[in-house]
Order: sequence, then structure tokens, then C-alpha cells
Amino acid sequence: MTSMKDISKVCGVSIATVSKALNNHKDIGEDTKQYIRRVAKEMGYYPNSSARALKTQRTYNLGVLFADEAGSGLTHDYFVNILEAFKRTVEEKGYDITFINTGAQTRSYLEHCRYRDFDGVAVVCVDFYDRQVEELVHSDIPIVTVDHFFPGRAAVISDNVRGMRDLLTYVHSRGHRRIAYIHGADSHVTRNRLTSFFNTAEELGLNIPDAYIKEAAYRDTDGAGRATEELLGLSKPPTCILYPDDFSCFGGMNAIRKRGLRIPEDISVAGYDGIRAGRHIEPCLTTLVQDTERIGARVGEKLISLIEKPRSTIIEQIVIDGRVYEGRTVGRV
Amino acid sequence: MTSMKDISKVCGVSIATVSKALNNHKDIGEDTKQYIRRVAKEMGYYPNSSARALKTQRTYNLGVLFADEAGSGLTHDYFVNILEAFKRTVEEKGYDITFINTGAQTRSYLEHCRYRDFDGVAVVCVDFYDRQVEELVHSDIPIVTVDHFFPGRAAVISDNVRGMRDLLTYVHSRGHRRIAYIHGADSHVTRNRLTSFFNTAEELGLNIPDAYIKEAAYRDTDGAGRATEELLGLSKPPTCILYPDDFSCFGGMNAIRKRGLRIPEDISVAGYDGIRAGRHIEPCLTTLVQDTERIGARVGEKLISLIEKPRSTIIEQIVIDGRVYEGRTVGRV
DNA sequence: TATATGTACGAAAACGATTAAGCTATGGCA
DNA sequence: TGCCATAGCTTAATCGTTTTCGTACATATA
Repeated sequence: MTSMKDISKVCGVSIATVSKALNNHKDIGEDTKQYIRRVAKEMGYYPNSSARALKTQRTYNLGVLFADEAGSGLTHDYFVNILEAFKRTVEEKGYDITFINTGAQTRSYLEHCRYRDFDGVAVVCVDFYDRQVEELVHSDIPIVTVDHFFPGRAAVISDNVRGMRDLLTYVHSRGHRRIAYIHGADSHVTRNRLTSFFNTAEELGLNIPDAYIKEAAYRDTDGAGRATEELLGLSKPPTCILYPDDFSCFGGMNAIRKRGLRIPEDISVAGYDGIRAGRHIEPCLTTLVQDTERIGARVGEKLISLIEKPRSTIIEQIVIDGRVYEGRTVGRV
Repeated sequence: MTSMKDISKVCGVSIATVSKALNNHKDIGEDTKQYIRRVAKEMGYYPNSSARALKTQRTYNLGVLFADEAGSGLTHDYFVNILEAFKRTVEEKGYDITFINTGAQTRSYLEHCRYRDFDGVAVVCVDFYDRQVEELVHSDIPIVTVDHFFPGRAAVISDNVRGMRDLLTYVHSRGHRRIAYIHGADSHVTRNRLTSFFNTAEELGLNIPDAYIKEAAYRDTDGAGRATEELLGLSKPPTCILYPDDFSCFGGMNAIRKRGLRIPEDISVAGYDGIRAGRHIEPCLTTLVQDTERIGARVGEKLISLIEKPRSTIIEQIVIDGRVYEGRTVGRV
């Protein structure tokens, strides 16, 4: 590896001059600058990030905390899409991203961040009630969280209240009155959707019997299937079932078909998330598409502004709208 | 941030002693060691990776080159599952992973690797004919590639030859004789599957008319749909169609249904990959499941052994078997 | 002419660790 | 008693940068 030292020898100048020339300081003559640059290029010089980080305390490396509740890791469509958009956004600004180790827990999340000296951290997907997450969030490292708000910290949040309202309103507009909701396991997101579901139902004058509310873990096709069977077994079964997410909806659809019922002729279903596969199955899934592209991009932008201009940055919740995707799983009734 | 210097002051010993104590060198007294360790812990000390890397030339950080051909990035199911398994494996051994910037190309892949001083690189998903990839592969950085073999470098390869053979044999065993194959865009993987398809067909005594061979880009549902329509329009259409991957198969299934045909009663289809969604749709997809878990794990193990014991490590191709998943899209004929 | 200003560069410290080499007691042994 | 090992530390160099403070010289100003 060629270092500045090597270049300085070849050029017959000091290391300081090389550094300044390469970093375009104004107190180096134009000719010298060009000369040094040329030699550097010829010698295949590339700066050493460790040395630079050591001196400047800036790594241009961002940590990503990504720990799916179910341990499915990177296979979670919604979060992975956010991550992808986030990655693209920050890479454009010269940052790299490194995963915060979640598997082999020899050090805490915070310790890991200190070790790697991340300039900032994006908390994309995680158990927000974990003590290690708490510790990390209360540290002095710039942080942006997704879908969860911590007081005094920036967050980008998919609008679950509005999302559920739009979805339910759409289903209602298709004539459905007996609507069941299988919600996900308890979390901020779940509570928001649930509250919004009930509020919207009331606004729409819907009567939702208790038996129409079920719980199944997110992305648990079997659990969603079982809940679906229970709903279908009711004396007055719903005409439409809302699911925690698209995957769960797949599970529900299978349970429905096992009973010999058709979708959407006999019963309607709707998912949540808008994963790619949903658009390519038959009938294609009606769902609430979360705008992962914008969410990820905003997380990136916000995090970088927290890092680069900490003073001028207002801490805030950034709320991102989704939209109803009209597939063909919600029939007219 | 507490440094060794701080600890050394508090303990009244030299920095060297602190370093040795923490790194468990044998020439430090047991009492001193314990004492220093205790103080370090109390002061919340954590080593600085940049400083350490600068000195030791080891970063314990691995680069991941992950550039989906279609720019879909992390949303590619097959590769993302490999990545996940890879990540878990190397994290267990104390390595972190950082993405090699593929979007904002201000520096080449190799330059990026030098900059970050990766101990090694996993090339998971990329255009292997890219000049930058060439450059990287021919450098002195330990590398393991997935699904592509470069002479003199380690590779983990999903057995596409055997996979296609198993799949075709299975389809044949279900009574199909008129079998079409929509293959993906040209690549090593595609060529292997295609060759294997023809060889197996010959072994089985199948006659495959030219019109039964089509091409569509990987994961391109529309393209697969169009190719499917062409196949269906033939005077003697196939009874079974094989697709480049599961997603394409979804596209094909939709095209088939648009014609009013039923799967698998009227026509059979099979995918390739074994993505999660395929198992949860109706009817669930018959496909060749690639063992992403093992592929990712082997990439991790191999890469680490290349790094940690470069001498004793034999460069090799590691071939991983897949297996046919019997869904319900291939009927008996 | 004497002084101020500006330009172009260099010397050296510092970032936080690792490590070879050196130093100093202490105890064992002839 | 004299000598040598050994245990247990310390000194100091080093990794590759960045950055502050000088310095030397040329030019402008009074």
C-alpha cells in the first residue's frame, strides 16, 4: 500500500504537503498540487480510512441495527426494502453501512457502535423494548429509528393510523360491513393500526363484534391461517378479513381455499405492506403499500443531517404516507 | 471515550501494560491484570477499531459485493438469504460486514476495499464480467464468489447442473413429455442449467422442439408472461413449463390463467430458487429449492479460513446441492 | 529603508492502539 | 558471594493521517 510518506519521498516534499495537496487545501501552490496528485494517482495511492478516522473521529460509516423479531433477519421484505433505499441514499453521500452484530452477542449494541466508531446509526428493525436498544438510543450517537419514536430522537414513521383508515375505508366503500381484523403482536405499530381500525370503524358506523378481532404474529402464515379458520367458523362470519401483513394474508387465503371458498367471490381479504410477491399472485393482493423507498431515503437524509449539522437539525418525527393498492382480493358486496 | 491512556493513568501503569493486560499477554502479573481489567470495565473502556486496525492491519471487517443485475439490490430473495446466512456465520467469528458501495461510483470496488481495508470480500451477486469485478478478483484480497468460478479463487456454487436434472427428472416422472424451458439471461448459471436441461432431456429420451426454448430476464414477470403466451399459442403447446426462477413463474402463472387455463390441471409449471412466497400461494409452487442457508454459511467459513490460515487453505469450488420441492403446480399427466 | 502582508511549504504533535526491546528486582544455584 | 534466569514492567517506535504553528521569501506599503 502506498502511503503519503511514499508519495512525499517521490515528490520531494513533506508529508504535510502531500496531505494538503490531496485534500485541496488552499495553502499549496497550484503546480505542486497537480504534481502531487499526478504522482499519487500513478502510484495507486488510496487513503487509509483507519488512519483518517483515528485522526478525524469521522468514519463515514453508519451502523445499521437490523434484528427481525422472528429472527428472519434480512428476509423481511418490508424492512429490507427500507434498508435498500437507505443504503442507496447514504452511499450517494459517501457513507458506507455496516451491520451491528445481532447474532453473536459478545458486546452490546452500544459497545459495538463505539468499537466501530459509527458516525450514526439507523435502527431499522428491532425489539424496541430491548434494554440494549434503550442503551443505544440514550447514547450520544446520532440515531434515526424506523416506525418507533423515542423522545428527543429522530424517527421516520410509516403512517399506520392513516394507512389503516384508508384501507378500512376502501373496504367499506366496496360494500363490506362485516369486517374482521387479525392484528399482529403487540407493538407501537400494532396499537396504532388497531386504534385506527376502531376509530375508523366507529366513524363509518360499523359494528365490530369482539369475535372479529384476532391476533397472530407478523408474517406467521400458520397463525394467520388458524385465526382465519376461527373466523370462518363463526355463526356470522365476516365478509372481509384484514391481516397483519401480506404474508399472513397468504396464509389466510390458503385457509380460506381449504374450506372451498373463493376469493373474492365468497370472502375478501386484504394485506398490509405491499410486498412484491403480492402483486404477482392470483388474484393479486389488495393491500396497503408502505412507501419503503421514501422511508429509507428519509432515514438516510435525516441521519446524515444529524451528523453533519447537529446544531441546525430539528429532532422530529417524519411521517410517511402509504396508499391502498387495489388488487383483486376485495370484492364488491 | 476512555482510552488505554486514561486507564494507565488511573492504574498508575504504562500504556503498554494496559494493552498487554487487556490482551492477556503472559508477561503481566495476575493481580495487575485483574486490577487493570476491573478499572477498564468500570471506566467503560472499549478498544478503538481504527487504531487497532492501523497497527495490526486487521479490521475484522468483511466487504460484501452485492449488486443485483436488475438494480433491485437487497430485494433479491435468493441472494438476500445467502447474505443472511453469511452474515450470521461470520458474526459468530467476530467479523462485521460492510457493503461495498455499488451505487455512487466515485471509486472502484477495489479502491473501496483498500480504503476500508477489508480482511476479505464476499462477492454475492454481481455482473461477473464487469471490469471492476475482474480487477477486484485479481487483487490479493481474500475472496469467495457465489455461483461463479474464477480460476485460482474460491467459490461456492449452487449445483445448477444437478438441480436442473433433478427438476426435469421429477417433471418427467409425473408423466410430462412436452416440456418447455424459459431460461434466464446468459450467464454461467444459465448455461449450466441449459446444458443440463438438454443433457437430461436426451437421457430421458425427450424431444424438445426449438420453439420450447425461450428466454426471459430473471425475475421479470412480464417477460416470463410474454414467453408463456407464445408457448401457449403454439400448435402443440407444452404440458409443462420451467421458469428461470420463482418470480418469473408467478408471471407465467398469471399469463396462463388469463387464458382461462388451470394449474396444474391444464398445464403445469415449475420455478427455481424456492423463495418463501412460493410456499404460501395457491397452488404452492413446485420448484428447485437452493440451499441458501448452506451456501451462505460455506462462503463465510471459506472466507474466514482464507483470511486466518492462508497457507493451509486449498482453493476450491464448493458445490451445494438443492432439492426438488414438490408443490402442487406440476400435475400428473 | 523599514515594516507589514501574503504565499508556499515544513516540522512535529497527535489520534489510540501494538509490540520489540530494554530495564530492574528477585530468587535460585554453584 | 557472584552470576544468571525469570517475572513483571516500561520505553519508544510505529501504523497513516490531519492540523497547528512556524519559517522563509517575495511583494506591497509607508
